[in-house]
Amino acid sequence: MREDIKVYVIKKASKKFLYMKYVDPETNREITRSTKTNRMKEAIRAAGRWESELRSGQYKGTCRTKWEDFRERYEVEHVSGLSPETDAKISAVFNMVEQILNPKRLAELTAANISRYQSELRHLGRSEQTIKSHTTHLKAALNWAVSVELLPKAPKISLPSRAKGATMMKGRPITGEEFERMIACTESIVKSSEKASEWRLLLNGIWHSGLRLGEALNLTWDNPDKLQIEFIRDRVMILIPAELEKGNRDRRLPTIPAFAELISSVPESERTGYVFNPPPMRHTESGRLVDEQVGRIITKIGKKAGVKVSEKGGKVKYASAHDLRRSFAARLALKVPAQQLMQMMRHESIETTLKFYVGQDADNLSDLVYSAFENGHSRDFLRDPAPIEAKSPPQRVDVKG
DNA sequence: GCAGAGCCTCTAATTTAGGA
DNA sequence: TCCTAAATTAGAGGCTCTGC
Repeated sequence: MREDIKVYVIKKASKKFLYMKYVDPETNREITRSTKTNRMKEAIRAAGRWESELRSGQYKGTCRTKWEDFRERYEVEHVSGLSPETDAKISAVFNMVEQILNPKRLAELTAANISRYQSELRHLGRSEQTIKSHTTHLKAALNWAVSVELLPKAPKISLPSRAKGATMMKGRPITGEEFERMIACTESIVKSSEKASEWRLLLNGIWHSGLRLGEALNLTWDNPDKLQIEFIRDRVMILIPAELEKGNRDRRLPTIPAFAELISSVPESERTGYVFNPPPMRHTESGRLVDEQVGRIITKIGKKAGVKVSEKGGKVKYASAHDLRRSFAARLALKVPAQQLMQMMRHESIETTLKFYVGQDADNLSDLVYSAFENGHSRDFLRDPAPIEAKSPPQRVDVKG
């Protein structure tokens, strides 16, 4: 309760209504409001109400912040600290807001106007996911505005729920035969046998490591600021600095024997700089392609090889770099338990990892069941269940740790 | 005509914050 | 402490423009 706030009724020359004013003890600024009456008795009552709201902290003033000022502050003070990808997305959302709502002041972003914005996006044919993504970025921005006192209160915004029947995975793990087809098609896409060998090295690298595309392109032989190869006897580990890892923590990632074999095939004299250097199809100034360009060429190879990973509404999606990662996970899921797969894939949540087990097809599941019985488990399976021993309670697995 | 670049949409994956 | 919602990050691909 702020006892130092006192609201007075004043009369302004040439004004029809009586006004009330107080001096903000923190900023020393004089704040004035109309009482919306010319009767002194009612004006005093209004001033009393306002004083009580101000003292109890319940009063939320009106926001006069200009939209462009807010946008500039948000982008400079908050967004500049986020990743460039997020920066680009927030910028795209704000551009669309300006196109549809064209707000002059931040306060115009009310719940009603945001609902209209969602409806306009729907009208423009945007998917529910995109509307949700736009809304969450707007919500985050408005919450930030409240936190820096540019806005007294954030509007209540409802998020569209996930569309019925929407899939959780965009692609699928590809088979060994499909991968062979992609390898075979590489040369016809990159149009040079010399370049093709570099591209095949990259494809095999992702196939045998499950690295994300960006990570694979940042893998080096000797740079500790990037992902780095570490040889330990006949094994290969990958050291991942926190800033280059989606999980945002330093990692030491073991690899499978096939990856170690692939890496060891590179002559020692060539083990410097980036491990994977897929060359551009024609000369460029930097001589090195960015992730986005590499991803597009891999998809071209997938298309040439005819490896379809999804087909929705007549729209075909072909194998991409991420499908090679999915495939690595699916193959490893047949060999190792979920806990170890989770570590290899660097998932933070076991839920993400378990999708690779749920996704196993009936043949794979059948193989697993039969191999379990071949190991002499069939007799145990037919016996009566053993009495439950009073042991310590089952261990909970903390996936967030 | 095609590669490359940039902007944007769409989706998936992950971390963080906050409430029960 | 656990669960859920919010926030953030990343990858893929469509579209358009530009330059060779």
